[in-house]
Amino acid sequence: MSEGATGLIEAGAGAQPQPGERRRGIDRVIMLLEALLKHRAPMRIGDIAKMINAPRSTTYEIVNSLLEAEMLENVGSEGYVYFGRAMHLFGWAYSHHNAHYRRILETLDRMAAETGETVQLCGLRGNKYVVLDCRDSPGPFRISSDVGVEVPIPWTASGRLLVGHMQETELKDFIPAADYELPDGRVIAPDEFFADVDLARRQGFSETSALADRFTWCMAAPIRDSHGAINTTLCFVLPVDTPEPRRNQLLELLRERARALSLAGS
Amino acid sequence: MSEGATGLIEAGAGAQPQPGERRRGIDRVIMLLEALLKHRAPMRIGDIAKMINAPRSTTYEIVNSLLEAEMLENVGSEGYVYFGRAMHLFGWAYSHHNAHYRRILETLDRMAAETGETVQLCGLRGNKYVVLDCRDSPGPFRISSDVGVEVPIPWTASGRLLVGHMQETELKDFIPAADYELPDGRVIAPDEFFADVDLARRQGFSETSALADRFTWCMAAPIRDSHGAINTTLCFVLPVDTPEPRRNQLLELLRERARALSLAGS
DNA sequence: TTAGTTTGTCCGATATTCCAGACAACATGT
DNA sequence: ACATGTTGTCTGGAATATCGGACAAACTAA
Repeated sequence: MSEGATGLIEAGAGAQPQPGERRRGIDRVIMLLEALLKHRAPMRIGDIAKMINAPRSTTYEIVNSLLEAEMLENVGSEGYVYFGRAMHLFGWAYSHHNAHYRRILETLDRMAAETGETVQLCGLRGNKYVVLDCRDSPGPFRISSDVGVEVPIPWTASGRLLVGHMQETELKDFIPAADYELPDGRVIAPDEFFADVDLARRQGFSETSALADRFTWCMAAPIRDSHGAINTTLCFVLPVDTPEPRRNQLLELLRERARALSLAGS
Repeated sequence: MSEGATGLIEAGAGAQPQPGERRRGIDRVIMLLEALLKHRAPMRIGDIAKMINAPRSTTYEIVNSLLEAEMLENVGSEGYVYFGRAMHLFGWAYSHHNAHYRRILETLDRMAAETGETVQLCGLRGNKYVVLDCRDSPGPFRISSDVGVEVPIPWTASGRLLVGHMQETELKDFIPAADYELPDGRVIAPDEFFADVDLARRQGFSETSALADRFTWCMAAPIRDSHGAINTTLCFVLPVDTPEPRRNQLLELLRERARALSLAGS
């Protein structure tokens, strides 16, 4: 049971709609919000009901409650709903309640401005990797509005750092077997991945080239919390053909900034 | 019935704890999140229970559900909880799902960088005014991490614009009588306020000096959605003693940028 | 036109959630 | 030592939230 953060929504897919099955309103709310996040666009209430496998009448009831609380809001004129203003405020409160996170965002801004490259802040969500925030390079490439999209851990440089605290046996349980298959069909050998994780832990950074996508070179460095644990990583997403001297220079900057943001020493 | 967005939480204050009173989980969740937002800091579960007037056992149950969904997370080592990573992602999704909002945030960044002043994006939440986002002036003054804090509409310049679509009689119902009293004890005459609203509507901007606080001069300009309605405003928060020529220059900039962000014409 | 689908609302029944209260374990302070 | 206050967990029972299904209205597509 890899009961991750998004465990509930899985029920949406495979669960046989057992007759008489009844769920709590709270769980429905959670499933609904995660479904919206996964879908990344306004949805019709009927479609939401199908997606989270809930009765239509219940879905209407819940959506109306959330609309009234402004956690959802109507989008467009006919029947679509998406996240609302209240969610924005809750999320803002999350990202600003501690000075640490604020410093991280400032660093993100500064690095993007100084280098002109795409910079990301990454973390785990359940047993997946997610981008928590990003500053896109101003160039024409990469729209990367992929904040919040769940990606298999083995596809990413940051992922190799974020699981650094786990034993190999733990890792085997933690990462679904399917996650070793890349989008282009190649499969990463788990042992190779474990070796990568180990290497990343020892050198204190991680790089991947043309892994999840053929055109990018990613480099990640860990941000440690006050216990020394790695909760988030800082990460550059570069064109694969970035010349090596520049890459080294950027890696140096990345590691320095990530170190400065870590709370371990202070 | 001024059933605003935050209607539910009001029950927390005045409601007599009717013996057989029982509430839905969903409503408890909404009350809980709004209580956290209002409190603006991590809280203990016991205190949350008191604040939202819920049984302790129920509160534990709900908090644990939300923790598992990462909508809340533990803060510090002993018993405090606050908003979690999922909220950040939901909020991010809200603020980036449409190009319009993204353009607004970019404008906010640009204006702050160009002028060095504090810039805010403001809107309504129920029958209160809230700051939706801000860029603080780099100067030593004003911490203004007041995003999401509810403020009476008559205290603000933006408020005068945001209610511009309402009739005077509607306004009388909409704004609680208590909201005309300023923090320093002065009371705004409702008729004077209605005249302000009217003026703001006619001139397409609004200014207040030393109103909610003695040291600031605020100016706001409306951002109109595709129906021409005013959903949000752009706003400068200046020191009261800013010289008039500079104020005029900033006002001009503000109005121009707000107009550029409005969707009415295009 | 007819036939089919979807939307939003309403209803009554029952399976279940939410509640009150008790409990142990741990902090307090005096 | 005691009295008093927490925190986190569990329980049984009763009020009720969720569900299935029905309904009219609005849209499609022939």
